[in-house]
Amino acid sequence: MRYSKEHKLETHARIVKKASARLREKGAHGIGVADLMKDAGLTHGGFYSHFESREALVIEAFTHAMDRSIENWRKTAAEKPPAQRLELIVTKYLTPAHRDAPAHGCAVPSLGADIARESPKTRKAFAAKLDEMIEMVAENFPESGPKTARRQAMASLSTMVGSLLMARIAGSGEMSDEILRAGRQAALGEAAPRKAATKAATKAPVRKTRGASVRVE
Amino acid sequence: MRYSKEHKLETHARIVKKASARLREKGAHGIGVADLMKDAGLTHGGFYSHFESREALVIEAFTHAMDRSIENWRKTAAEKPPAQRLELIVTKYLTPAHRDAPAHGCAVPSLGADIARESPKTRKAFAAKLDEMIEMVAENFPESGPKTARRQAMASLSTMVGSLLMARIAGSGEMSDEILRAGRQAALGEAAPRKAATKAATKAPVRKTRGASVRVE
DNA sequence: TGTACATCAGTGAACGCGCGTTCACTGATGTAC
DNA sequence: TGTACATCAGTGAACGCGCGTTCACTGATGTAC
Repeated sequence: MRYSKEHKLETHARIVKKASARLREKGAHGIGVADLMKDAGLTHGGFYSHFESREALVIEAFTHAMDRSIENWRKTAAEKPPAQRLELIVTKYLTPAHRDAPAHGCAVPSLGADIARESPKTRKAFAAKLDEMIEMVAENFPESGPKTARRQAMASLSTMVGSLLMARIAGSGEMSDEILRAGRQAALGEAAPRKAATKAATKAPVRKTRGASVRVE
Repeated sequence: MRYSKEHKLETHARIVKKASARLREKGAHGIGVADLMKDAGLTHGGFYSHFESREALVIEAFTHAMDRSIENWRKTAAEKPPAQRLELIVTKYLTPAHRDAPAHGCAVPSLGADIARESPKTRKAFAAKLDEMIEMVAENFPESGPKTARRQAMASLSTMVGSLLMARIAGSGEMSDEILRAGRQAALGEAAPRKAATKAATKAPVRKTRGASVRVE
């Protein structure tokens, strides 16, 4: 079989997309090449006509995940006036739905520790995307200067990432929900001189949607 | 060779201690039984007279790490009057030294994501220790009621854990130090109605100590 | 006190297995004539 | 337009390797007599 021009690119993109989900779910070393290819409807033998090595796929997969997160946040932010954007991002991030679906959520809590241990090449690719993510969040502090906005973005992201990680360790019971609530309140409190951290922000809008590639952040 | 009564317990403890460091450094699946035993000065064959399985060692190892963290924080806290304890814990946690030595630091950022993916048994053991850690930190909010103190402890810990994870992704350059600084400020800001988050807390006391089993938090 | 035996922490070879990677091959379709 | 050939994405067997685990064995020392 000889395929049309775009066919290979489409297949490549499909492998990356599926792998991106599975790697977030199982960890950077938690699933093998054969299973990743099977997930994309292929056999393992064809892998090396698409990627130089397994590590190359890992880099593409988390880059994809980070790009999707950033893109998704931009869309989310555009729905609201500037003053409410951070609140929306935080409350969508710290939900039971996001906690329970690492495969379709932010790559930082699920793959961060693994990536920090990878080769400098892989780690730097991740760091660049993290920087992009920080800058995107910093855009939502319009009242601050750029330096302060960046610091506030780092703080909010740290709280979001740490809360989600700890909520996942706690499982899905009351303690886990408690961590999510505390995180939402704190991440918003860091934002402005304590006015966004209202009771309203503390009640999470739990999204019921769940499916193959539904974003949960 | 037949050993004295305590010998086996000592050996067991040594394996756990060494494994605890190596697993934090390399990840929960990043190092094998043979290398873990070698690290304790033994050969792999003897492993199963100490542990039922590799997973059993993983549980003991991170329990050990969490107990050491909690114990260490209690000692740290005892050095200062109550009002300054949280600040001390946070500033000791969010340092370049802790970032660069995962093997001798907090197990939450280094093993959290891995553990959240393990069997319910392993995850629950970790969750129980996380709860202990939260309660320990909550003791440092003496002005708040127990419910509020717990929420504040969760928020501060989330920020600490998230900042350290992100700082490790960023490596060891300016951006990484920036994340640590932002995290220190935010974790303290969450504490009291913004009074602890002073400029003083923002300058990190970088500890130069480094060695085989030196605590870095 | 001296001797024979039992104990059991630790050794190192071996096991089955799944991994990442390689490679000869397939066969549908684009291209040359 | 019809036919022969070239292409190359994808297949599936095979590779060397390291993993977790098992097991027969070792040998220093505690215990029984």
